[in-house]
Amino acid sequence: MKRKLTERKVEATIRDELLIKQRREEIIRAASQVFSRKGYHQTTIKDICEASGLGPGTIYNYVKKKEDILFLIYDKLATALDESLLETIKNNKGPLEQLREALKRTIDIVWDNQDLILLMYQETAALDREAMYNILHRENNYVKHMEKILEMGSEKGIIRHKDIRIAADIIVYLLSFVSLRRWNLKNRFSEKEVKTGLINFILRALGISEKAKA
Amino acid sequence: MKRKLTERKVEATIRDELLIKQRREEIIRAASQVFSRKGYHQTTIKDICEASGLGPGTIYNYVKKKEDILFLIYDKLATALDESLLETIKNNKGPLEQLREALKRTIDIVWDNQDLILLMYQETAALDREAMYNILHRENNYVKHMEKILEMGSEKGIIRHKDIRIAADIIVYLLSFVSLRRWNLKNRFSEKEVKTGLINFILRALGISEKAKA
Amino acid sequence: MKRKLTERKVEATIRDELLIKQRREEIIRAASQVFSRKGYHQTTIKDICEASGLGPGTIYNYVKKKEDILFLIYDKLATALDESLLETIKNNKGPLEQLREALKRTIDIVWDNQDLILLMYQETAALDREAMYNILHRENNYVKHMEKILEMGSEKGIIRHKDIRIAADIIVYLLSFVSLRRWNLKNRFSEKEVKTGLINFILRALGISEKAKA
Amino acid sequence: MKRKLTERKVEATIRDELLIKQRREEIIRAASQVFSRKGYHQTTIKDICEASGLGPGTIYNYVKKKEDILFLIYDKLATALDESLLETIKNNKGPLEQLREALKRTIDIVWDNQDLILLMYQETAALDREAMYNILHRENNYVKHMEKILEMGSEKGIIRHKDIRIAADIIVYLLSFVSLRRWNLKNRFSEKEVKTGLINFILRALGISEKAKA
DNA sequence: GATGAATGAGCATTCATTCAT
DNA sequence: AATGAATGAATGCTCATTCAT
Repeated sequence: MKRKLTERKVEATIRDELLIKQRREEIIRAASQVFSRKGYHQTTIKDICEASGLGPGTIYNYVKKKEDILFLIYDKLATALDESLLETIKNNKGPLEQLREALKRTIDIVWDNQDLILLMYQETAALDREAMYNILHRENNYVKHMEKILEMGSEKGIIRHKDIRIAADIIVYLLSFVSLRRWNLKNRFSEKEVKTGLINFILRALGISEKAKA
Repeated sequence: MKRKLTERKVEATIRDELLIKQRREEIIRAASQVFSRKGYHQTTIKDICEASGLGPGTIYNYVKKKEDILFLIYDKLATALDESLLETIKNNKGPLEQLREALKRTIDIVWDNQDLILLMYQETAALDREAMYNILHRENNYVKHMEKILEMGSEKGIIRHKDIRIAADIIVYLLSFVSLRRWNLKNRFSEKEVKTGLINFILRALGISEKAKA
Repeated sequence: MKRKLTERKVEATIRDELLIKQRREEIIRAASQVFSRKGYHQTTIKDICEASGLGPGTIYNYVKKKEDILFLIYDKLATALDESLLETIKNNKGPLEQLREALKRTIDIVWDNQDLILLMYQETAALDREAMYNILHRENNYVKHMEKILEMGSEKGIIRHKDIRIAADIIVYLLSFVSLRRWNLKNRFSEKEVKTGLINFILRALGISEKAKA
Repeated sequence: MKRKLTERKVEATIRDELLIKQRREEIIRAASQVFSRKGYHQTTIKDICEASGLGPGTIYNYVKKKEDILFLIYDKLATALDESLLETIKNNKGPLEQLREALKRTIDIVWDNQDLILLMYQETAALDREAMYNILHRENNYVKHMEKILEMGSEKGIIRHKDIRIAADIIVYLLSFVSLRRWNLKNRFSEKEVKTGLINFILRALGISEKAKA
């Protein structure tokens, strides 16, 4: 019930909801590829047509503006991250376990979608107010969840950190590290080095004792 | 003498070097405003003309492509960051002092140029290979410097962190936090809260004891 | 089958080949008029839009660059000349008859397309290497054909001229006389005077006796 | 006294006539080079500045429009041709000698200025009405002179050709052959072959007996 | 008289979007 | 529902010409 305000954004001229889902999936798949390769602005609708095998007219039956495609991609990604976090919370283990699981899952998703995460960061500005609001809102939600986990840890004395609130923000920001610094890390670190390096950095900052970590 | 290879990029048709400096300053000032407000791609040359009071012809006497303006902005910012770091190193205090000073100075600059930092992150992709190389090269330099400071601290036992190398990368990335998360932080934290929150987070992650911090 | 290498040059974004032919015909018609009146460089795409009733976007669906339009015009003209010459050769009469027919036909075509011939001579330089190569190649073909006809005449003793090879070049050049000197001839000679004057000049130069000419 | 109407066309802001002559000479020299290499429209005033060592402001002190430079070049060339022809007539030998000398001299000049002749043919369209009128007028003069020579030859029975008037036009047109067909002739004929081939073609067309030619 | 910086009208081309079929 | 041809507004950039110094 939460996302009421921001849900359902992209309009279509087609009724058949199932078809909408299918076609949009194709569009998202094709556009993700091309956007990642050429960037949003450099990509033309024709490019997406060629990559998807759909004509421009068809695409515009399932999408109202080029920008919508960007939003659809973002939405898919955000949903994956949301669901992952919700699942973690549902599992309902101790705060430390939750934290570790949340970090690991998110970093894995970010790693697997490096191109798209980078794209989203770069092209958020290309979205209009409404879409932007939606994005920021969901990000905020994510931060809130993180905050809650940290608070629990703090109460149980596992986490020692003065300002939990801002730490949550910083941590969420750090989760994109893998994608946004991709080019700098590429040739110097392995996947594992980056991932564990990042997690350890975060846990240390939270004052989680080595013992607890092990 | 170091940056020989990558220095000097943007061409002009004007001879008078002083004039070039002046006019480019105007262009940078005007473009920074508009880019921050509308984004790079959404900004037209005409927009920059209006904001600067210069005609398109004049602008193109000091710049070869629209993209060059973006590079000039980046260059100015990067130079400010470089110089700040060099100054810190020159001051030649202990590693902890150096670290604290470097963090503080950089975060201050980032804070004062929030729009531009955001812009650079978003529009780096709009630059061509050469400019991109220049940017990444300078970023790398920055990371290297940070690494050196951390190493010194590690040797002296002030800093305790397993992987200094990746920590340097993470820290440099974190310095942009203020800008990139601006919209999320805006109404929830004061300037001071954000700045000290960030610095403390970093120092904690580096295992710097509360005592040393004080 | 001959022109394989140089044929097919101008690209289109449209699939329907028939439509391409039709629209290009409209474009050629409109552009020929405007180019002849204002010259190639002085003519804007907007001019051609107005003259053809097509929008710029539509035109650029059938043509990749402004220059292509010039090439299309040339191509049409060259094809007309080629076909005329081939037809003459196919008729397979004696060399004198062939020569007379070739001269007459070509001069008629040149006369009927005075503006375009002039345009081609003037604006060939505006074409790129590839198009230029194509043009020169076809011209050369034309000269070769003329040479063959002259050789036949020479063998049969009808034509007496020392250097047949260079004569062929000169004659082909002379065929454009009507167009290139148009403004000088306009008020001083009738169409018939110009045409027969030119043919007689050529036949005389080839040493064809008055008797044979009759 | 003849060229009254068309003389003195290009205006200057400078008084010193000698200086005008000198500077224009420099401009003509520089522009001829660049125009020949890049064509008139592709050449910018800046190109001419670099080639001449003069600033744009300076050039525009001696010329009112870019087009004027084209005219100056044409004017110089035309004057050379005029003077050559006048000299031939002044020498006052027999008509056959005059004809031969006129042809030889003109063809030599054309050969030595192939690029410029080609340029003039191609870019005449770039000139305005007034300049165009001047050019056509002088060309006409040239044809008239040629006609007179032919008439004299005809009266003395040396030349046999029905229509002397149109022959004069054709011959003048042929004199540009060397330049306009340059690319086709280049690799197939030597300078001498082209020159004597052309002269012989003309003499034959005029019915000048082999004996007389020798 | 020379200079070269300033100017701004002008133009080819692109591409998101529409709509007739 | 799918197609792909038509559209035309929008934009980066050029360059002949001017004019203050």
